[in-house]
Amino acid sequence: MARPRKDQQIDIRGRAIEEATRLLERTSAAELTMQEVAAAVGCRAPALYNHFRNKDDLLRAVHDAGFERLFAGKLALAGRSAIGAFERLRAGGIAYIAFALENPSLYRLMFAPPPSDGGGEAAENPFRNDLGLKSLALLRASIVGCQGEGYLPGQDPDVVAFTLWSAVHGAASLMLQDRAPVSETVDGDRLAGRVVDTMMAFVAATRQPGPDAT
Amino acid sequence: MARPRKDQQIDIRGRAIEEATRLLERTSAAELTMQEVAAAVGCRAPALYNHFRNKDDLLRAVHDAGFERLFAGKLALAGRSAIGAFERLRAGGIAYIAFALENPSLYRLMFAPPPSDGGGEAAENPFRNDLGLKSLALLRASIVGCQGEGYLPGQDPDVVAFTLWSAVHGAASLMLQDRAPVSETVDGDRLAGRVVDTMMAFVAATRQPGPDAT
DNA sequence: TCATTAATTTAATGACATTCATTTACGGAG
DNA sequence: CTCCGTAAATGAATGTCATTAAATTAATGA
Repeated sequence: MARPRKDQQIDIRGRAIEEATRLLERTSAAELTMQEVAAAVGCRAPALYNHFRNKDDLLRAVHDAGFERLFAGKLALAGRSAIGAFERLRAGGIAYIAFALENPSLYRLMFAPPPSDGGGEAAENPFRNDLGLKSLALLRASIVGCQGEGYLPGQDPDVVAFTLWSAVHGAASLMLQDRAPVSETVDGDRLAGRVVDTMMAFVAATRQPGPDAT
Repeated sequence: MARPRKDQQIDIRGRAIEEATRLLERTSAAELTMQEVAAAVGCRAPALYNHFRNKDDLLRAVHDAGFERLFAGKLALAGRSAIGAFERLRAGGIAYIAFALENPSLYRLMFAPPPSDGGGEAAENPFRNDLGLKSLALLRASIVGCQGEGYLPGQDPDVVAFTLWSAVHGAASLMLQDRAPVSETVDGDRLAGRVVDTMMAFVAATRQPGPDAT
């Protein structure tokens, strides 16, 4: 058998990304073999090379798909912006961490990406593609919104955005590696949520009595 | 040649950790081969297996050594505690990020550690060994110190410690992957430093007029 | 001096990723 | 409808590691 009949054709590329994502729930990127992916898709390993330059390229596609899911979720959340900017910030942080904890291996892959030999330098930075920029713009908008409510006076919104993102990403990352320091006062599971609360408390503390009092 | 003469013996284990750390300045953990390490040490690859169970074991040793350096630096910094708790916090954050940016591959390895097949579950969490605990305790102490100065009233020091660590780790991690969002207002290099400043501004904002006014 | 043990070495082994040459289906031109 | 070029797979190499095995030689202790 060589070329498959039209009625037996499957979208290998799409299926491979899906199946790889699924397989990553159980194994790490390094352990994942092309043969496993091929088997899950229903083809042989070399067939994958018609759709991906190499394994890293496949992993990068999974990585990108992961960001699409993450950002899509965040954008959906932004849709219901009946809530104010401040609470939107909190909701975003919680959603972000939830995503990370629910998709550990995927998240690890997303933030320890395989090297890109595609020649280009910055082309694959998810914060430089459409969805990423939109998501980042959203975060920034929430921050500007907070400033309109009297929070974070005088702060550069871009710097604040990066700081908040750093905090949630850092917390998620440490949690996933079981690097959350143990203590008697807090149990590990809720620690990530408490990071968000703490950050929000910090933001709240910056509020000036001045501007307006909602 | 088989067993080396006593006057030609070298400390393969120590040398391997050193050389691997050095090699990681240029290549990633995945690309690093046992042969490269062996060549740098001055032996053949199989000889390494007399000192490490396998490659992951070697990488974990490098990982642990990295934490020792990181923590040792932090502890040294704590020594000169002529400065107040608040400024100690800032200095710690800056030192942490500097370490990460100066040792990118090592830092990546430290926070994307190889799987431990040593059977044990928690034995290798650097925050559960002596140095890690000491370092963490130090952070906590600085926070409690800040509370004594009126900052962070009513906050659980353990949660605040994890939050601050998350922020600096997250910032370092994002920077290392070139994930720092670009903008006109800030240039990337100083962004990490500005995260620390922002976090410190947050902490400063929590200060209550009440207790004492230094 | 000799047996035992330890630290290396060279020479397998085996798991993958990746490439090659070949096969077979599809789609269009005549 | 047939023939041809192309696309998409396949099974069989290749090559690069990590890891193991067997063989070699030094140190150590009786």
